[in-house]
Amino acid sequence: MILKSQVEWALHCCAILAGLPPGRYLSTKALAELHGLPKEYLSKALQSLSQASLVETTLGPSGGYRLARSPSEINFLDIVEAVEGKSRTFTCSNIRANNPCRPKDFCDSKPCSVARIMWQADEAWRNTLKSVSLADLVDTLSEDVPADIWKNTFEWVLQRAG
Amino acid sequence: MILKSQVEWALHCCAILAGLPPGRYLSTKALAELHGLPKEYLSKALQSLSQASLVETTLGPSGGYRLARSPSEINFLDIVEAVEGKSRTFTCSNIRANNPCRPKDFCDSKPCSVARIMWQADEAWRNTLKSVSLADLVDTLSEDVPADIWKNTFEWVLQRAG
DNA sequence: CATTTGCGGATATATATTGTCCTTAATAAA
DNA sequence: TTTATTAAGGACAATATATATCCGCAAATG
Repeated sequence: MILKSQVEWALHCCAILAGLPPGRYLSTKALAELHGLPKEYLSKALQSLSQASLVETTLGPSGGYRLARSPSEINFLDIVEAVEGKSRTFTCSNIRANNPCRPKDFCDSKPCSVARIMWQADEAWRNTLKSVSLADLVDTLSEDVPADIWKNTFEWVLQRAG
Repeated sequence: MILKSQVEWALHCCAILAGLPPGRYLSTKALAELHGLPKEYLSKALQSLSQASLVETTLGPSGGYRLARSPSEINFLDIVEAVEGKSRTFTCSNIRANNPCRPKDFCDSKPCSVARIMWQADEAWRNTLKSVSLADLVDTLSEDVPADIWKNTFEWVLQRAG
């Protein structure tokens, strides 16, 4: 069970969008070149973000993507679920129902015990993701990345934004 | 990102093994028929449990599997990792290194910020799984499953254990 | 000896992921 | 108005992973 690489791409792209001057758009091309990613395929990840209303888009030259909300109002779970979908990481196929010792018409009051526990773990994962916003990520990044590299990066992408 | 169905199978099989009289073995065949699963493929999941030393095996008629430790000393994470592997659910391909604004020989002191956060969530997931033992599961199951069905089930599998 | 069993390898099929190519419509700049 | 650029999305292909089956081997049982 490994997350799609598009999740990683979407997170890094959102981090850049979060650091952009207000109102500016960034194209798929610029984001792909910055990260060394296949433009056409990255586009699918960005479309997922768009469908989830995490980003806004505009067409034409100097068009592209920008965040639809403030970085503090977008969290990791939003982005992960936009790309991976919202379904749980454990699916219960209810194999207990195959037990030949159970009456055929037996109806369970609760969901399967195994599933309940697996879903608790899934929830713990999601809660952690939900607790970190893009604003938090930008804070961490600007601590980690040397200031000059950080600054050059935004000049570089903005130059490509027309 | 969805867990393999073998994880579900392994958990249910372990639940049965945990409720078995001490010393008794249960064959792949019995476990497969009880749960309505393909015997040959379930066998792969049980082999994973064996390789992880969660179960002990013996050959020949009346052979099969039994837990290698007491149910209170085996937790969900043990079983999940035996089947899914121990690698994290998020892999960092270090795409920040592709940033053209970074000096070619730049060496990061810390792992990628995005990865650190994703790994925290992964750890929260694992910690939850680690906190629930097979003994806990058996307790939950015997609350959920009507006592007579629970009892019949073990008579049924033991009858198939020779 | 004959039967049952776990184990591992080889192989086949289905599904998911990754990636590319193309058309369309909208937008902005020249 | 014209041209270039863009996101959106459909079609398609390549690759990887998950699911499943089959076989032979060695060990254990009676």
